[in-house]
Parts: sequence; structure tokens; C-alpha cells
Amino acid sequence: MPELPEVETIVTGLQRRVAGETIDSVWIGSRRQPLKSSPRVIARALEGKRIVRVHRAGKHIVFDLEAPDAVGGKRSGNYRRGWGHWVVHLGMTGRMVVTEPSVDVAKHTHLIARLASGRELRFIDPRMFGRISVHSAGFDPGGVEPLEVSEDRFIELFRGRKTPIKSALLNQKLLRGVGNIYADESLFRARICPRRRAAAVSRAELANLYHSVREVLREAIALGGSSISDYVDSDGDEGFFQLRHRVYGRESEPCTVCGSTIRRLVIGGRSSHYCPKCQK
DNA sequence: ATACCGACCTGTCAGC
DNA sequence: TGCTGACAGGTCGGTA
Repeated sequence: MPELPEVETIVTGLQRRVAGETIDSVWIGSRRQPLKSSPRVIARALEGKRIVRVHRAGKHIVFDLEAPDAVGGKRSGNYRRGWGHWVVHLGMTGRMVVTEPSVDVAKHTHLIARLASGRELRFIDPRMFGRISVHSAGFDPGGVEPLEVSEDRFIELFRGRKTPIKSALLNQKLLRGVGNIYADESLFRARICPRRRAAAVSRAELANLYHSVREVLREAIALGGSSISDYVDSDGDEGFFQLRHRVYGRESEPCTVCGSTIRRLVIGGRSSHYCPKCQK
């Protein structure tokens, strides 16, 4: 589901709705697939903590936590001092919703954080590709933020790489936050064929790509992300950027620029959509 | 070091 | 109706 614009939208909603809240208690489902630590470690890290801020790092949701009263704080462990980060990656189908406790618990709910206000923050993920972790030190997923990096540094990321430019865009250790939809859409706007070796893309073309990536991400954020099948933000609202997709999900439809038929091919195991005439 | 590819999961939809 | 296979917003880890 979620690439940078969707996560940004969710984070904005969570910041508005749960920042300042204290987590009273945590329920964790029996399926341990999405957990990077044991349920006990995660529950201990979250319970009694206040959510100071919710922000985004690549496709990760980061909750900055602190203990409201460090002196009388919780048990032992790294969190006694009262700070840490709760990190949630939504994988393909993960959702974070804020609800009243009376609302039915959806199938595939793996974690419920009960908040002091009485509301609940729930993590739902049918495919269980999402991940939940807690960190006592700072959290850095690696890679650079596309909306913060300079043009020069962006161009440097691809130097000498033999992998297809599409695969390089998806590599979170280089650029973080761009996923399959926005990689395809950015390459279309920059008129670059997704199969091209990254190293073979000229400096001028990479400069175009830099601006295309940022333009696509900004537009998508403004529209609340792309809702393909079931994506909704933390308020349950859908995004609208899917209406602006020019290649993604448009196989065999006409190119919006030249009318040629949009093609789909698999690159690095991922579906890739492009216009064979516009993209060289 | 780098790059490909199957594995990890459930759900949905098209085709027969 | 129901079965099968392809496909889905993402990342890992093993292998070449």
C-alpha cells in the first residue's frame, strides 16, 4: 500500500490525532510475524509512554516516545530513562487507525495501543509484510529523503550502478520512500525507460529525474496519496493521486502524451509500466 | 561488493 | 458455483 506520500498522509493524521497521548496498555496478537522484537519487549517499550511526535523516515512511521514521569517510571530496560522510538513499517497492506474501543476489531489486527483518552491506535495488516520495532537510540533507516536531498547528491546516488534505473529508484538504501508507483510515474515524467542501466543515464537526464521524483511526490502528498485497492489514511479517507497516474496500472491504455500503448514488463521482480515511445 | 530472485503472507479477480 | 493461477503499494536473505 504505502509509499512516501501515503505514509506522509498517515503520519500527518496521526500527529494531529495522537501526539500528546499516553499509551496506557498494549495488546499484541498471537501472530508474531510483524514483530521485530518479542511482544513483551515491545509492550514494555510502549506502555506508560507519551507520544511526543509522529513523523516519517522513508516509508517508516516513527513515534517519538517519552515517559511523562521518568522518576517513577516503568521497570528496567532501556526505556526506564523515558525515551525511545516506536517504528512501524506498513509493508504492502498495513494500516494504522485511530478508533473508539467500541468499534469492532478488524480481522488481521496485530496490535492495539490503548490510549489514555480512551481511544485506540490499531495496527492492521492482512499480508503481514509490515514490521513493528522499538529503538532506544535514534532510528536511521539509511538512504536519503528525496524531498530533502540536493540535486548533486541525488545524481551521485546512481553513478556507476549497473542495475536498471527503476531498481535503483526502489533501493531504499539509496533513496528512501519511493516505491513502485512513484518510480514508474517519475520515470515517465522524466522520459527515461525503466530498463536503462543507472550508470547509462546522463547527468542531464538524472537532473530531470530529480525534479520529476519531487514533483510526483509533492503532487501525491497534496492529494493524500494513491488509493489502489484498500489504502486509507488514519482517518479512513482515501487518496486521489491514482486519478493522476499516467502509466502505473494503465497497461494497454493510450499514453496521455503520445497515444502509444502503455506497456508492462517485469524489472527486478516488480511490475513496471512505461510508454515505449516517450521513454528512451 | 553488487545484483538477481524466490520467499514471506492473504486477498481478489479473471478465466475456464 | 468453484477451482486455478496471476497479481498486489515491500523487503529480506541466499546465491551467483
